[in-house]
Order: sequence, then C-alpha cells, then structure tokens
Amino acid sequence: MSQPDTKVKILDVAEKLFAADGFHATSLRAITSNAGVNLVAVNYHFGSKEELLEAVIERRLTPLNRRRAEMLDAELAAAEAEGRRPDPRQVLRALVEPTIELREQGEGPEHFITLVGRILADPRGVGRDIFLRRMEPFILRLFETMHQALPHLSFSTLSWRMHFAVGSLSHVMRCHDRCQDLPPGILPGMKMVRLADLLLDYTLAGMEAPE
Amino acid sequence: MSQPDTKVKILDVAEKLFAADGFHATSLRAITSNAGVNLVAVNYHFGSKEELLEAVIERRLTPLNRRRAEMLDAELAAAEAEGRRPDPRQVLRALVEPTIELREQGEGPEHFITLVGRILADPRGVGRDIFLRRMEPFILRLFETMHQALPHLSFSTLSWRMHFAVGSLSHVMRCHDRCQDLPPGILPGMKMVRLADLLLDYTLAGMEAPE
DNA sequence: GTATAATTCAAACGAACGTTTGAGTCAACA
DNA sequence: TGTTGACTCAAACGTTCGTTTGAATTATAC
Repeated sequence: MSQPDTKVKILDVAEKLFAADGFHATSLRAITSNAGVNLVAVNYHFGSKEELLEAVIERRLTPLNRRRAEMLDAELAAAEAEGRRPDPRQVLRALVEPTIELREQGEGPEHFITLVGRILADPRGVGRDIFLRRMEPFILRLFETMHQALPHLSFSTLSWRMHFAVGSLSHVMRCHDRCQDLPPGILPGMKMVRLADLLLDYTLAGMEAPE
Repeated sequence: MSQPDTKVKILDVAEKLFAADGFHATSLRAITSNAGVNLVAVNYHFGSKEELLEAVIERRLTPLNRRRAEMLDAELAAAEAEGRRPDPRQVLRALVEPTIELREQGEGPEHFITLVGRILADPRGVGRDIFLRRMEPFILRLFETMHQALPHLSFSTLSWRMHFAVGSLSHVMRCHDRCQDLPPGILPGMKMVRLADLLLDYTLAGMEAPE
C-alpha cells in the first residue's frame, strides 16, 4: 500500500468525532479533512459512512469482549476447581476492569468508551444493532454466572440490579476526568485503578442488598 | 389564536422525535409534517430548531425540579424539627421518585426522559448546556444534603457514589418497558412504583457501603 | 365594517450532506 | 519496460437541510 495507514487514520478520527458529536452530526468531510485524507477514501475503504461506524466499533469491542470472556472463564474455572460458587465481585470485575483498563490505554480508547455511552443512549440509532450483536454472548454468560454467584436473589431482582450496574458503569465511563454532568470541582481527580475498586464496592453492595 | 395548539403540537412531536432519533437526525420537516402544521411554524413560534429544543426541555424540567426541591425541603424541615440528620433514603427519593412519577404520566414525559438520557450521553451536544443550567441548583443542594446525611463518608467517595447513582437512574429511566440493552425476556415486566423502591434499595446499599 | 395584528402558507434560498464517476498516480511484478 | 491492481484525487451528482421571504388568511379591537 502506498499510504498504509489511511484506514487507521480514518478510524482514529472517526472514533474521535463520532464520540464527540454523534454519528449524524459528524460529516465525512470533517473526518477526512481532520485525517488528512481524501474525501472519497471512506467510501473506497469502508463502503459507506455506516460501515465506517461498524469498523470503528469492531476494532475496540472485539478484543475488549475477548478479555472480558477470559476473566469470566478464569473465575468460573477457579470456582469449579475449589468447589465453590463464583465470587460475585470477580464476576463483576470481568465486566468492569477490562473496560477501565481499555479507557486508560490512550485517547482513542477513551473516545471509544464515550461513543459506546452514546450508542447506549440512542434507542434506535444506527450503532445500536452493531453494538448489541457483539455484546449479547457475553451479556448472557454474565447473567448466568451472576445468577450462580447470588442464587438467593430472585431472577427479577438480579436482572434489575444488573441493569442498574450497567447504568453506573456506562455513565462513569463516558464521563471524562472531570465529569461534565456535575458542577465543576465536585468530582476530585482520582486514579483510575482506584476507580475500579470504588465502583466494585458500590455495585457489590447494591447487588447484595437485602431483597 | 386561530389554532391555539400549534405550539403544543410542535412541542409534543419534537419531544418524541428528538428522543427517538436525536436532535441532528430529526428534521424540522419531519416534526412539522407529523404535527400537521406548516414547516415554518417552528421558526415563527420558537425562532430556530435549537430554541425549539430548549422549549421542549423547559416544559418538563422546570416543574420536575420544582417537585424535587419540594421533597428535599420537606425532608430537611422534618429532620430539623426532629433534631436529626436528613435520612439518606429520603434525600435520594427526592431525586428518584419525581422522575419515575413523571415517566408514568404518559407518553410525552416518557419521551422526555429518553431525551434527557440522550443529552447526558452527549458530551458537547446542543442540549447539554440547556439541561445542566436548569439542573445545577438542585444538584448542588442534593450534594450538600447527602453530605449531611452521610457525614462519615469522605467527600470524594460521596461524589463518586452520587455519580454512580445518577448513572443507574438515567440508564434505567431511558430504557423502556423491556430494556433494549439486554437480550429479550431478561427483564420481566414490573410495576414502576416498585421500581422506585428497587432502585432506592440498590442505591442506598451502595451509598452506605464500607469505604 | 374596517384597520391592525397574529398566524399560516407555498415557494424558494444557499449551504451542506453522502455518494458516484472517471481520470490520474504509484508500486509491484512479469 | 510494460502491465496490472491498489489507491488517491478533483469534480460533480442529486438530495435534504434550516431558514427566509412575501403574500394570503384569520382573529381581534375600535
């Protein structure tokens, strides 16, 4: 290839702009000019604007879910080897920690997380099917495993609480260093490695609350 | 007025379409044709598309925050009269319950809640400033009161946990009867009046978890 | 009943959009 | 060296966008 990174440059800029402004508010002209490539490179390399979005999601989400599945497998194997139930904290960690780790890997992943938050808030947007299709296998396994870990909870209560937990995670993930939902200065800076523990403490307490 | 409800019809349809498709993906032509009014009625009555969004938010958010403030006032007054700290559950209820009540009032409010979820996910969208400007006074009072209710928590921990709580609330509020984030059938139907209690149980347990 | 203001309407504006086209450029290989 | 295939590029396509304009219509007040 003469300019081997044209696709990568497009993906990087598209990820950033889709996250910042949304799919419809981001034009291909804005993407290609910021990436320093020709306008039609998107249609040439990806086919259409929508397929570009799919490629943006695909690039980060596939490795992320692979990492999550590995952590879930590890906890399930450990639990079986030791003849105990899965530890709910470890199960939740398989969802939370790879997400936070990804977010720490640089600007690109950070924009991707913001983009996911936007997709979750879009009840019938173009990215929703693309995203959920790739999430469904892990989500189903996560539910089964949490049900094993907290068998005293009714399935209804567990479902709602998982729902609340996903809300907390996606909300905190899409906020930046200083969360923009809150008046300035109200969220002091905090190392992300501690944020995972903070979120797990909070979520686990809610999960295990009396029914 | 010859057709006194032109503004209301526009507000209703705009609320619905902004929530369903987003601000940029919704055209004035779609709004006005669905409302059965002329295209230029938006510019005549509201000035611009952005000012229409502001009117949509204004209509629901102002009474909602008035109701929240009343509940907060009531709990603060009761606590002072009884010489005790504010009850954290009652403080959280001032945030949660008016929201869920609003959502139960019909289709329009339901769309509005979805729209708010979308605004919260949009880090620099047009609706963000409009929304946060009207939320800031209540949010500040909510933080102060929760700090009085849970004085043993460090301000940092309290801030993050409030952040998690807002995430849960906004996430569950923007989902419909069957939450679309999850594989079908995983969230059984549930009365909304019980949902408020479920969410409060969960959130309060997380708030009061050991630090 | 007539003047005045408020509202509706059809038509058109310029701008921006995603996409298509066809020629041009360059590297690799026979 | 000539040819093939991958890639880039400028120009233009048809469509849709938010907004403006100015005339027609309707309600209100004198």
